Amino acid sequence: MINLPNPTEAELEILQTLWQIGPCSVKQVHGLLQEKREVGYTTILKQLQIMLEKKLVQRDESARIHLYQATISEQNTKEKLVQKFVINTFQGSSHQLVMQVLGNAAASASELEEIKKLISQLEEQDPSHQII
Amino acid sequence: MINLPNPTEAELEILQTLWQIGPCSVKQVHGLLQEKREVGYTTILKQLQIMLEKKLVQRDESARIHLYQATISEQNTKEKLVQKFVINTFQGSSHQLVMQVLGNAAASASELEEIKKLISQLEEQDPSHQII
DNA sequence: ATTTATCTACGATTTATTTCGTAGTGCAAT
DNA sequence: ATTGCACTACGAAATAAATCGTAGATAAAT
Repeated sequence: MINLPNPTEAELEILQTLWQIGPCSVKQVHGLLQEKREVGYTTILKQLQIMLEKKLVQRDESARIHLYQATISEQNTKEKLVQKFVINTFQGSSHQLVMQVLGNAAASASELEEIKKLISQLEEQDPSHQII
Repeated sequence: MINLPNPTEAELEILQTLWQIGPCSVKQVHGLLQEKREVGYTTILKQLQIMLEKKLVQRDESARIHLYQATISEQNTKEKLVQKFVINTFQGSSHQLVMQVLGNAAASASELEEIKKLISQLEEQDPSHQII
């Protein structure tokens, strides 16, 4: 399990599609992204080929139409991206990030509940791995 | 008040320094960053010049040694960066981001307290601007 | 007035990222 | 078999980001 590079912005956009609908053809990915913004078919194709080189995706070439799928999990990728973002932007303090986000975009009552529940759980846990 | 571009990664690093110590010379910025990583003096100089063009900083040229300072506030800049990050990575759901961060890096008890306090405050507020 | 140290300006290079045009290949329909 | 369609491959251009070398300017020290 070597460490793959973080996806770039354009790559992440494609990954989101792959995570959402699973293994699919260039055409499918292009179709979905096209709905959001104007972009050429070969642009997506090329991106996927680059991502293949980087091992961010793998593909099934058994059929004429290649099927691509993500090799990295949504959860793990986002964790890494968050980590990097926290380092760059908040000097590593994820606590600051949380305060910023909560203060900024108001959450709905149910979402606040959910967050409180998570906090309760955390408080009950062995407090050994305090990272923030 | 026009909208300035978001700072790039290298630019943000420099801005953090400026926010921290206020108006200062290229030499000062370089000195501090040099402690963290190897980087040339003219690299920082050039970055600051570029940032000047972009109006991310302004400078006092009255003395021979120019003093640079940020034109954008730390708070506001980070808000924008967070916003963009949330859109790219969590499809706009800051709630998801918070859950991810809290679940990921355990916070200390005092930090969890602080977060809970903020949540209480939010719950008491007019729930009109629910964004997440 | 020369020299030296300390800055800034400028230009260029390097590297990464994003984008897309053109050509080639194979399958399917006529 | 020929044509046309739906793909992929390849190469390259366009853009953006980051880095630094060299030269020129100013002021201080001798």
